Amino acid sequence: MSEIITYGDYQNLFNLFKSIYPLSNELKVAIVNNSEVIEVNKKVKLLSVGERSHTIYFVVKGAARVYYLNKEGKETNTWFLFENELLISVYSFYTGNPSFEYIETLEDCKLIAVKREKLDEMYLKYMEFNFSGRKLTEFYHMRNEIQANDLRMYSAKERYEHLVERNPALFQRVSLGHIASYLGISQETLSRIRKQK
Amino acid sequence: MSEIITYGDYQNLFNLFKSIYPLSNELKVAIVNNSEVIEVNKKVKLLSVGERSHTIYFVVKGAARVYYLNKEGKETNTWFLFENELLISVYSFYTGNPSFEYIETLEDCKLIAVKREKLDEMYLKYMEFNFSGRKLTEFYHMRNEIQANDLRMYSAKERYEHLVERNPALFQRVSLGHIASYLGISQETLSRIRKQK
DNA sequence: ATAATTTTTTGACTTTTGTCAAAAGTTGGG
DNA sequence: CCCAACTTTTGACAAAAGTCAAAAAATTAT
Repeated sequence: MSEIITYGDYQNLFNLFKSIYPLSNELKVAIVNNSEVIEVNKKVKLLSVGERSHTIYFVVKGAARVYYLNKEGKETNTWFLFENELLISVYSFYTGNPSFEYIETLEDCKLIAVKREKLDEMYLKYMEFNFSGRKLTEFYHMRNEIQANDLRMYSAKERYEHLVERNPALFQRVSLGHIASYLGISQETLSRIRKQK
Repeated sequence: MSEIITYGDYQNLFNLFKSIYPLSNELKVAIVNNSEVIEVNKKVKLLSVGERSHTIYFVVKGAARVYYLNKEGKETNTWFLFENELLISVYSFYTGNPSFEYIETLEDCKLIAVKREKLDEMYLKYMEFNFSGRKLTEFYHMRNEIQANDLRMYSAKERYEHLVERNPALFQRVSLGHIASYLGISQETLSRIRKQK
């Protein structure tokens, strides 16, 4: 019988994988050996515009955002990520092209960092790892689809109300200025919407 | 040496997979045995609101759209799919929950249809199939992300201009009424934007 | 605690986009 | 070739959301 291995910071990541497909001890060891646990202060950029993204992060503790600058130089947040979520610049990480967006921590973070090179090695060596990778990608894809639909289908006010309903905790951890651009509206409009209710 | 198998309608689908990961003859045969080539007239619904999506389609020939009805009962198109693209209702197919959107053909279509049950069997039996599935999901995920960013970041006019630039062919095959809701604007606004230029 | 910084709100005004109704243009069968 | 159905455009007006500037409130550092 194989020993039960618990790697502290990796426990939640392993649980996530295990909930999708059985995780062998060999693959667990590979994941640990091919990754790094890092601590990053808040307001630190993990990726800047023009850089190529080589790393995917799993958030053990903390929060981060993905954003870019529009033509007028204003920040537009596209994603907020918290504990037990995967943090990447989708476009740059998948294509290897220079990023048009930033990744920045919102709070002090503990992250598990995996280089794309190592990840690709694991995907080739442990074919069943692609099963989990596929399922996780499907899940994030779905979240994206819902996000795009909301932007098309609903007014500023409705989008705000849905967000409050679906993710009230977000408002505890992220400033309204950040949330406004995520909702695709100006900060002033968000402030007025909140007053109305 | 193994025979070269060419299955007519499957050729482009196989080429797509082959461009991602080597495709064994065994898997080719499984794909053919677990799918169906169907012909569907235009304006036919492949999925309706409330139904659970059990099928993923590969478009051999023709065009289709994914859309839903907003509160006022107006159609909002979220996606147009053409030759060599995969056609699904992301939410319903991935979760198995009832769909909130419709899939409808825009032209007479030839499609390769795969039931989720069969697809899942293949994902379990041929682990390397998950490699291709993962890569394809990553690609569609990326397209989605770009779409959501465009909706947040750009004005109606800019979104129109980007679409003309990136996908001029779309305007040859899809009516402006359909394209308007895809861009998240009213048909009248689209008409006025086009006149300006 | 206080000053400095950052975030949020408010007011006045402008711009963008939507709505409704009708006209014009286009397309496809019979 | 012509009618019916559908698509696109136009006009007048309304509603939604943005902008700029400043005030108020909250947070952080000293």
